[in-house]
Amino acid sequence: MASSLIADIKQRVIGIVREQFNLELDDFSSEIPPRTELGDLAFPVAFELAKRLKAATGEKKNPRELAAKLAAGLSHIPGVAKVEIAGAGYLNIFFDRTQMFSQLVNQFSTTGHRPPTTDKIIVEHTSINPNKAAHIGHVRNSVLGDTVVRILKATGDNVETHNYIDNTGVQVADVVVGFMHLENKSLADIQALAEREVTSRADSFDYYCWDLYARVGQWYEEDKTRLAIRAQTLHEIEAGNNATSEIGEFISSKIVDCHLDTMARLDISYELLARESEILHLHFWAHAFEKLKASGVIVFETEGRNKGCWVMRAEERVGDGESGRAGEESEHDADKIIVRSNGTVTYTGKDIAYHLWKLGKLGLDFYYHPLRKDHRGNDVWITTGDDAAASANRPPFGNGTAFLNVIDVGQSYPQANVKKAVMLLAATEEEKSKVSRSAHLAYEKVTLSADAAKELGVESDGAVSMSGRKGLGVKADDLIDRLEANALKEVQARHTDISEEEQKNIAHKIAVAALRYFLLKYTRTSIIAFDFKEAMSFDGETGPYIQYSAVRANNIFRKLGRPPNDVQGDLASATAEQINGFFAGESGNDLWSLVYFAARLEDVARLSADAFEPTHVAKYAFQLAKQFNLFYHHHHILSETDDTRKMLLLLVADVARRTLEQSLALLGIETPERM
RNA sequence: GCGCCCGUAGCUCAGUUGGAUAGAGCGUUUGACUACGAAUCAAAAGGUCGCACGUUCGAGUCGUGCCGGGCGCACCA
Repeated sequence: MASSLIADIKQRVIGIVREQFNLELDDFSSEIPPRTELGDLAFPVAFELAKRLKAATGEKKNPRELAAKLAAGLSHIPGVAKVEIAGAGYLNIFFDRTQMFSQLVNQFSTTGHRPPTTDKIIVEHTSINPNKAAHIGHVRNSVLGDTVVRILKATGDNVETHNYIDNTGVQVADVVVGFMHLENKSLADIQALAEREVTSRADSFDYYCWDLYARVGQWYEEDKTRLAIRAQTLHEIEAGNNATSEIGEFISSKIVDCHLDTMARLDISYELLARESEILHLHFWAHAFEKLKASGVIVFETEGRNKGCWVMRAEERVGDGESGRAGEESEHDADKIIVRSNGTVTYTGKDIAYHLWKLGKLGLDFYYHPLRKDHRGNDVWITTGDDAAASANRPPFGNGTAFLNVIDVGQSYPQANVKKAVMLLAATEEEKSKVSRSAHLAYEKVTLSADAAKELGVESDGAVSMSGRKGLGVKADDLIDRLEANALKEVQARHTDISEEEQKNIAHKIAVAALRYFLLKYTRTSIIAFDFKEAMSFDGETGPYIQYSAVRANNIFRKLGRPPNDVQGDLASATAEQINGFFAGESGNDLWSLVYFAARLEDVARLSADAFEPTHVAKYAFQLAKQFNLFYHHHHILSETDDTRKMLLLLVADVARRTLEQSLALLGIETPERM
């Protein structure tokens, strides 16, 4: 919230340096001092200045003396209470606590905004192969994507959320093979299986397919010639309009339903499900091919290893130049084949076509119809290749200015090629700069700790990769069930006076908090070794811990008998001297550090949005919760006898409470009324 | 061979564009509840930030070279 103030101070410093030292300073860094006593903002600018002066005049200057000269010129800035020199030459700024606090009390959105824009960023996440139940690794993708969407929206972006459905891929084919060749089931049999009433999670259709998929993998292992059946099945699914593709269509649609149900439990939804079958049948590739050829992004090789292929060439060709051994090709070639010599297109080619559509550059569109309502009551749309089934009044999907793809880090190479091709096709510099915001939001996988693997029946020394092929993994619904059951036990032990329905509702929110925070507390590039004990914990650095501190804050107001927004109006009854006194001294420093930390949500949200890294918000929320708990223990508000002090303590609690709830909301975590 | 990621406390991990005394959770030890509900808090112990040079007033952060681990580099998706 202090960003304009920071910019103001920087301009002043640059002016002083220009006047007194005849030097033109560029932008310089600011930081937050390690302790509240040192101020709210620090500029190490005197160190830089000393270096510049030495370079200009050859004379060595003491940074501390330089800082003093700068400080002298920084008096009387509105919002700044004090400027000090500290350490070896830090210029430390103390904000006007009374003014900032008053602003914060009356400010309701603290996440900040970008300037209004018509730009639209299309975020694709989840994109699970629709052939079996979702596991914890898939959930990492969905939670990351969903949280990035929340943070981007909160900081002012227009976002459209897609979930890509690879309904014509090998993984679907494998389950089709399982039903047709291992179980000799007809479409009607499979439909009966999928739609029967089940009482146990283990009997649900996506769990059934989970096991079947593993059995098919085993079946191929026993006799490799059976892989020919897979190839044939895949071919029929891709072609469409046959008995096999109908089975594939049914299975994948049913599993997509299961996935949507699973994700809804974590408060995750989508605006559009884009299916691969449409990309195939509506001939997206043929259009993209013409554009790529016409623009020279891909070229036809008439000689060499890639003879007969259309390739996208790497910028720097291996073996070029005089010093290199020209003609002798390296073992690996950086050029990417887009169309094979037999005329078929590679996955990267299809993905380029899809991404040209995302940016409105393909000249073709899907047909759409609403698939179902999500848990919030909004329509979830899905693509269709059948214009007769299309809905006329659909939202304006696609035509984004940039895309963001949440896909595991293993896909970095093809993703880089997709972005490269799309950038090469951008027409203007302006468009290029907008498209360049596109990114592959790469994240590392979730593996199983040795303990978790053991619990699932696999002995190992260290972490073990999950494997759908082997049927090894922690299913999302199982984990959520366990979290909810554990949370319910805790809630029941604490709250016997509320209905079972309400208890379950609270337990659900706690379970979601635990799981989402567990997946967000790690940076994207860190491999998560999944451990049941850690993931199921409600203590320490966990979602429920943060919820608990927000609930504590709420409890103060409930006990008080007044809602927070009522208390906010009381601030006017305090004089500036009273508020100054409140924030003075050692105790005042502690109170101020909580308030000042709460004021930083906007900066953190922005940092998180720019880096597409939700963990910054997660870590911030936890630190804020910790600080609030500290405050909670130091100050027993309701027994405070000084009315003004009590009122100000309530307002501090309210600022923390609001910021905690907003931070949690950015993480997709709700704050229960009680817990 | 080339490219990317990781290496920080016993374990799991944070650490803005280089900044002040390297942090947190778990675990261990020891304390604090007839309550704004202890799903909490306080305290202690625990570090050659993989190694070595270099750049800098200043390096966990930047550069180079090693060591160790993971993943890519298909006319697979």
